[in-house]
Amino acid sequence: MNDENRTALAKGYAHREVEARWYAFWRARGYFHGDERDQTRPPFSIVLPPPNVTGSLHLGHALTATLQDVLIRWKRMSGFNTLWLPGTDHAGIATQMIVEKELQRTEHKSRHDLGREEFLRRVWQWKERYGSRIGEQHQALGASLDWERERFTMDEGLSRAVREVFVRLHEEGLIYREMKLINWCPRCQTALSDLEVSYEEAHKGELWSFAYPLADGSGEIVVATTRPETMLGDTAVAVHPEDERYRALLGRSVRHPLVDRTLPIIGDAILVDPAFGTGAVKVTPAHDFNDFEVGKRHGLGMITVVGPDGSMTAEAGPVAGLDRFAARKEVKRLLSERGLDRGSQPHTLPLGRCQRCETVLEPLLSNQWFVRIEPLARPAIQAVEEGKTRFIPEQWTNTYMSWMRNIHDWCISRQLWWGHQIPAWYCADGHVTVARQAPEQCGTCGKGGLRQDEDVLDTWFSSGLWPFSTMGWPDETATLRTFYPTAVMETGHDIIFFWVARMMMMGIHFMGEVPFRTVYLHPMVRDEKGQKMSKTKGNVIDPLVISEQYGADALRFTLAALTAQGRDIKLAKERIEGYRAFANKLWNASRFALMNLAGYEEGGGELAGLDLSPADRWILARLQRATNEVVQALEAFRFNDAASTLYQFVWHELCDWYIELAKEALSGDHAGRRRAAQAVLVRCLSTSYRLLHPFMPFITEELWHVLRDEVKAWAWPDSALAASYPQKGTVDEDAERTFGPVIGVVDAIRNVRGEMNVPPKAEPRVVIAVPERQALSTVRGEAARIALLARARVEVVEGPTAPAAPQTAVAVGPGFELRLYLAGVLDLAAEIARVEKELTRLDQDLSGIEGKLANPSFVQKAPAEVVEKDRARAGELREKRGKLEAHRAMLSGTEANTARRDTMENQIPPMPVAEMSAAEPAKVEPAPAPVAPVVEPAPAPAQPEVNAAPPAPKKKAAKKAKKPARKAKKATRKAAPRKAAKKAKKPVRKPVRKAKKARKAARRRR
RNA sequence: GGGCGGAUAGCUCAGGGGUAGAGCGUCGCCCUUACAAGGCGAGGGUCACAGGUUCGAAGCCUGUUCCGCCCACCA
Repeated sequence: MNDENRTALAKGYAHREVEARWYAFWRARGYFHGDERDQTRPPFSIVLPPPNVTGSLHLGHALTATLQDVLIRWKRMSGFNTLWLPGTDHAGIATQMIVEKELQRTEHKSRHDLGREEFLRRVWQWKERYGSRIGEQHQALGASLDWERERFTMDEGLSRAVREVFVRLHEEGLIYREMKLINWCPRCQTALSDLEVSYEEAHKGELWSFAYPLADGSGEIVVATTRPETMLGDTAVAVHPEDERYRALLGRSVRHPLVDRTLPIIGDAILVDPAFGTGAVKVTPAHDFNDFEVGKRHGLGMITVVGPDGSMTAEAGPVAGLDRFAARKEVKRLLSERGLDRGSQPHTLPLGRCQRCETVLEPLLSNQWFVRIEPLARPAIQAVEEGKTRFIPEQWTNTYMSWMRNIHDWCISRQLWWGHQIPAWYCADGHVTVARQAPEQCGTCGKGGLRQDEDVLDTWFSSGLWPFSTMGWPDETATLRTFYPTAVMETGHDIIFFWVARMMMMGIHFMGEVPFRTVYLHPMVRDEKGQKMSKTKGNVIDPLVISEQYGADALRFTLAALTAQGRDIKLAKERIEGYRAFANKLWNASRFALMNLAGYEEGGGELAGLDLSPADRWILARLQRATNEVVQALEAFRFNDAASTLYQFVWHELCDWYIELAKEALSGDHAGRRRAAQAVLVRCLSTSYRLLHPFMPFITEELWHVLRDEVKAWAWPDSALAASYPQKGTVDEDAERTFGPVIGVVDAIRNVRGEMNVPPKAEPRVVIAVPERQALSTVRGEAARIALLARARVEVVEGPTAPAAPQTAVAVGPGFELRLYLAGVLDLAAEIARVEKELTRLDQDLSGIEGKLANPSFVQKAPAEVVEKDRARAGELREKRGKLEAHRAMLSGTEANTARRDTMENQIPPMPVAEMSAAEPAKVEPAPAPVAPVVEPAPAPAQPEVNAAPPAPKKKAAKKAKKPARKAKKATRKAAPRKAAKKAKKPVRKPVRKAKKARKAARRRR
């Protein structure tokens, strides 16, 4: 590679330019196509929940697309024969409403002005115009859908499946037509299923009482109602049969005060709760679901007084023709006039409204088609009980089960035009013929001139067939054989009943097998305030706008990172910005690599035989650990864990540590070390690209190609998408453990530098004491890297402590002690304060642990390993404490008598040490083993310890110095009430300060 | 009325009996030749409240208070 190519990457990641390229590339190569003839690879299929054809995608869809694409790309890369099947739903009522609204707006016409045929032509037009938008949006998001198999619920094939299902269910007696009470929307002018009713939780209404005079004039019976207008349809008054107050009235009747009718007083133990209201209930079988049942039980008349348009019918006598709400007022007035008003009280009740238009629904008696659901539900329940399909998160199993167990017959006919017209025909005599194709003559009487049922089917009827109708059913296709059942149904929990449950029932019934093995229910996406996104609220975010702004990869990664189980997603743009920065980070790490890969060729990519440094082995171990965690997370549908593992690894381990550590080898002249670092860097990056590809397909694809070309890795597939997904494997824990002290030491030095305001350019001398042999040799071997990262001149000595010296700061970590020589910059007071702060923390930690260890029942009852761990930690802390105490004592002494400094230093005998300076990093010379255990360090050089060290700003030092005191006070204040509150017998858990550094290091060594 | 979630750092959220975590924001220092969309460091928590179980509780149990959501035919 020449220099021009090596620096080909732009300085920042430009998502627009990169994203524009790859989708067409993938498609052209047919990577997205699921091969139904391939029986060698295991299948993995997902059907995309079909969005409404006339809608456009919102963030909920983007989430669905992202999570499914993550799964599909992961499985595809893992060697599965994947199929992700796209399509759209005709969404009957929703679409019809949109087009009607548009028609009204532009032409001031209703659908009736156009007529059915012309109106449907318009809807199809609309569909053609807007349907493609969804495809474009999915492509912009990078969704690897198999477009060759795209389907629409009203395609001829799917319509055929709908008719087939309808006819078969009818033949089996599972579809029937009946006059029943259904939910009716007076505005939409159609029947709705129970699920399409949304209840206004606590509608504040009134409970109004009035009296029915007894027919014989001997008295009255008072009833209460929330709907006075329906009293015109009353056909009885019911009381509890056991109710003493009304026992005498049973079997007698009342006279209707507004129409010429008498009503029986009946006893009904199911309907009537004697404790509620007056214990007497008016019964309106044609306008109330409970009353309907009462009517059937008692053979009562059913009088429809509210018509389909919401106005009162002719049956309503004095209020006929009035709107139902106007009629309510009028009825109350009329009854009051007759002296029958018995007062009212405020009453909250659930009020059923149309899910689409929010109109108050009317229970209406009408002829509709129903699915007898219980025989279908039973196997669908059983399948879940037997684990043939499982829900994730698991808690949704209960939701599914409880609904399925209390399921009612499903009203499937809709008085709409847009949808699958019901395949039923009527002759002049009203006989019904159900058939796959339009029949010539009536199946009952043989008459011709049949008329097809004008109604269409509930849109969910066809959606319920989606997993198999899209694969060619009722034909026995290779696609069905290969890809049914699907592996995962990934969707929102808001449509468990509407869709998931119906697919379960239909799939089992018609395919003899559940439609999916796993149902993964993702959280709902909300805006930053936690509100549901909706068009009416105007807070809907178009994923394309976000993509355009931050990049599709950033959006995808954000959505995946926020997808934890059990909580809705509140999407804030700061979060997306953060992940855009992550993409940029990955880009720049790659850019760095390209600048340092001159002369490197990947070849077979073998790492064995290379001269791997401890840092090389460490990052490879971390890479394997990250891989394991990501794969495990994906297997468990823990998208957020997978995302955060990747983020943590790439940014904080690969970039923050490894790349920094590798700079020396990469720019040095040791060919073997350089080659090793190059190979490891390439391995880390290429593996990261593959791991990240399902989450960030565009940038990883781009970088894959760039890196592949750069290192001539012709053995790699020429697309990240076609590369294999990294596999779980054994982590080189020894490499992790060995390298721990190096990180610990660098952290410790940086920490002291930061806290003590050591000027960034200064390179203080640091003496690191390491007692343990293996760690010693690692630290010694890595001294040059430590020097570089910590900007210090490093000496490493064997032993538990770094020899005491004035004008120094001390840090103690697990397995080492180190001393920074800070003559000229050391603010004694600040150092004392810093150490005391550290001691305070230590004491808090220590007293907690010692308290535990002093408790005999802890020692007896806790698992031995827990006790052992605490003992070890207590020892560690005590040792650290001892060292810091000694340092403090020395500092105090120095403070008291700084004049003695020179004397003390002069007393220190000279000794050989390994010395490393950041200024001369390439110089690696093995240090002669110093004499153990404790040796005093070399005499301080004559010049100041710190290069180019200006005096520390006094203000800042003073400010810092105050902090620990404040801290301690705060801690005491906090601890006190807690102590008092806790029972005396219980050990007090003091607030424990963080030992961030130690834990970080511990995590790395893990 | 029944059910299910949630309450952890200023904000958004992970975690789920054994040393309180991340991202963003905040503060300090740094343009160190991959990246200022950056680096290094620091600060920040009675894990909603009250009981209980346990050697040990943010986590498990019981109850309470708030906030969501779902289901339901008390007129």
